[in-house]
Amino acid sequence: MWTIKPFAQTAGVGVETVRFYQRKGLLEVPAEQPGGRRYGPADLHRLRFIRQAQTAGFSLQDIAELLALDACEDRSRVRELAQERLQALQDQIRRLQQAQRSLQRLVRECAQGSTGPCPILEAFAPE
Amino acid sequence: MWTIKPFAQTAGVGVETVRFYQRKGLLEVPAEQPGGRRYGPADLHRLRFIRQAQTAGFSLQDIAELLALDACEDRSRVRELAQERLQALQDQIRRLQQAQRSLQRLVRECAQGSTGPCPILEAFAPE
DNA sequence: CTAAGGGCTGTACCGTGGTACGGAGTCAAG
DNA sequence: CTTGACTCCGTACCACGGTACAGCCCTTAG
Repeated sequence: MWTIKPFAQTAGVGVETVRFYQRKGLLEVPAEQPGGRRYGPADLHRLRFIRQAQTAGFSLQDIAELLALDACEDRSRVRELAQERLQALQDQIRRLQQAQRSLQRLVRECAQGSTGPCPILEAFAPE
Repeated sequence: MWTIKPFAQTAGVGVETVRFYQRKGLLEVPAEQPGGRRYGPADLHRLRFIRQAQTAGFSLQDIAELLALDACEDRSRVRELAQERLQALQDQIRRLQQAQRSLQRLVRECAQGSTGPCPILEAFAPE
């Protein structure tokens, strides 16, 4: 059981970030105890969930919904959100891969032949 | 040769976005002519470059630098920036793919077995 | 006893990438 | 000669995800 500072440290975020999530309703503010509020493993779990879901590209708003759904066990809505996110992830990955290819081409072309204009404009904006 | 509105439309952005890029120094404000400022193919090319570079994940600040480098033909710095960006793209793609796998697992697990707690928390925050 | 170090609350501020809007000027058609 | 469409310029505002800080309280060690 931690106070906010070690709690935040354990999760690898700043104190202000914890409070920010509390304001957003993503984390609960633990009940006041004699000796101040205490954060437990459940809070840590939840905070880690938030960070993990963020890396999956969910917005904080999405995450709030996911957490609510998790509490009320509405599986079909969860799957719906997840499917939407999967689609978005798919698209995003494809766009990034496309960008990667363009950029690799640019670097190759730029490396050979150091005369003439640098081929970036051409690499990015063919014609 | 266009005025700002058809110019923006041709590039598929809003007029306000063009002006925003001008403020940021990404696009030049064409010299005042009798009959107002006119945008030409070079401007369009540049604007397209900006949008294209954005999809490659470059920030507007990066793009400003790329444009400047393109003008002064500093190839090695360009390659440096591009390499940095490639690395970042690589990392981002990997993270997204990881997220994608987690999410797919979640959806599968969630679909079968509708009893017990929804496996999202577990899918995202193992342990 | 008092000073330091937390904690809590509220509000302000930051960068990023736009978007909107008010006001003034210009230009061409009806 | 007015109306409408457009331009220009400046400033304000938006969402997002934080980050910072002032001002207060409480506790605990020296």
